[in-house]
Amino acid sequence: MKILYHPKKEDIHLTAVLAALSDPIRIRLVLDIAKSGERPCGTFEQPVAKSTMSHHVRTLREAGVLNVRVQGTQHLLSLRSEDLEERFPGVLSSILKAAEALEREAPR
Amino acid sequence: MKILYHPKKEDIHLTAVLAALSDPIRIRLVLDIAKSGERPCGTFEQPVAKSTMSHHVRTLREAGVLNVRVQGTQHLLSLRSEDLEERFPGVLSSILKAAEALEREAPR
DNA sequence: TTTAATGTTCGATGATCTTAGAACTTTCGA
DNA sequence: TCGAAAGTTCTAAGATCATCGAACATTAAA
Repeated sequence: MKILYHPKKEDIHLTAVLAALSDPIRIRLVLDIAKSGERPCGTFEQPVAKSTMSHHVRTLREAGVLNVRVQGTQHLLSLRSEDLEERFPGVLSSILKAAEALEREAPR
Repeated sequence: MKILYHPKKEDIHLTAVLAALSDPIRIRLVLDIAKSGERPCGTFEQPVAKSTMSHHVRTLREAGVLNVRVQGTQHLLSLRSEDLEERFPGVLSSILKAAEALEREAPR
């Protein structure tokens, strides 16, 4: 069984989090997880190949944004909301609120 | 006199703001301006060439983070805090707070 | 024990980004 | 008028990034 690297809370870098969230596909992914809760990798309707999705998930995980839990063949994704909130209060929540508002403006 | 492009408030994109702030040099620049107020381009002690600085300032301006005001040969930089706060409430302020906290942890 | 499902990893390919130096533009002072 | 000051623009190099398809690994189910 593969062990997936997750940075410790103290090792999460602000610039890495911002970079991770600055990609349109990744922020949509994060927003979806924020709304629906923990959820397997394959259930996201994104216009990208499986390998590309894997790359984005990895980017988010290594930045400390996502937690990835393996269950059978599935990888369950969840937000590290608490860790992020403690480390950078208000950052994730305000970004998610802004992204949500934008999605209401221009849905899909 | 050159006219510098600044996006209208409604045209500021969240991902562009996050990308602009995800660079270490740029977020330090923004943090300095947040602390000291409006300030000419040349007064920042960054370990980069003048042309590189110019590129970063442009990136921040075109993302909607900075306002650039020309006065003689100087370019005065200020944060578009109000516009950003209205468009993405809490985002800039929480990021700045986090960046400030980090700077206290590891100064320079 | 196959087979299907779910992802990862490995190249490879464009695209974009960061950086710097050189040349240029504009403005202000001497 | 001439020169210094403050930036910008251009060009180029190297790095990183997003993307895909193909091959692979692991697990669950038939």
